[in-house]
Amino acid sequence: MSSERISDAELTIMEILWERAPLTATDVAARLPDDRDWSLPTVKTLLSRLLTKAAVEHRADGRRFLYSPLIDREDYVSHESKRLVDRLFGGRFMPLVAHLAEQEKLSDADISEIERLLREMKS
Amino acid sequence: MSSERISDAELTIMEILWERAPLTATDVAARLPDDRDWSLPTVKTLLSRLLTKAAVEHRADGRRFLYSPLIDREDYVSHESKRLVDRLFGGRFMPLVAHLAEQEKLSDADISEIERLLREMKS
DNA sequence: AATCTCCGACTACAGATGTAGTCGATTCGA
DNA sequence: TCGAATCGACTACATCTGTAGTCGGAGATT
Repeated sequence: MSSERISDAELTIMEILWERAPLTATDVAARLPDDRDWSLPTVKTLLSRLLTKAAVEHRADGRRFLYSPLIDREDYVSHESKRLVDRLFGGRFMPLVAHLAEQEKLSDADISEIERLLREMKS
Repeated sequence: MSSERISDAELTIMEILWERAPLTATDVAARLPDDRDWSLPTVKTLLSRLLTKAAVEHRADGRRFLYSPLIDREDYVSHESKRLVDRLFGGRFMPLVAHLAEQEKLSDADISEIERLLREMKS
């Protein structure tokens, strides 16, 4: 909800918390993906920025904090998708889908899979 | 191509040049959308940043410069779309479609359209 | 109790971004 | 020809972002 943008680095932290929460700062640092080899202070900085952005909350546990996401991944994903679509496709989702479908080399199997999914959706 | 990211403000300039080029800085400023009421110096700053990012080029015309885009809108759109899909959907196309369909961002008509598109691709 | 260790808070700092101002040179209009 | 308008170059500056360091205090260890 909060319209503060979440940066790339911050998103890395959010993904960790979305997968499992609550976690301490140290726990979060331990779960960083391999390509994000950050120091603990860095993780703490990012967590505190996420706190001020109201994207996560923390609860005291002894003298540590346990962090949990405050915003839903689904909501975030929707928000960012909409942002891209607004910026690049005049606000319409279809052109994005069409564009990606054209770009992507989908195998026949992929296509069948998507077709199946769509059929299910069309209820 | 050039992997330098184009910022939001810079994108506004690119859109103007994609629609019509070459243009002088003053021309660009004159074509700003209503919600971007920037001063001429601002436009010039953005143009020069785009120059160093090799996103536009300029050619002297008397004592002015005529600016033209160096990167294709299609390429940019592809790049940014892929970035979104990578960041939020693990690089896979189907989860995006599923997400959009679930959020009801896609109408039944859209879905039929996608199906048609897929059928065509399956050649 | 003295020390060590770990925590959160605060500070740091370079680069990117949004937004604009100044200034010397040039050209155009009178 | 002389001032006015205009141009590009350079400078400015607050905020955000990526990345990390320092420090005082609370707990744990001996």
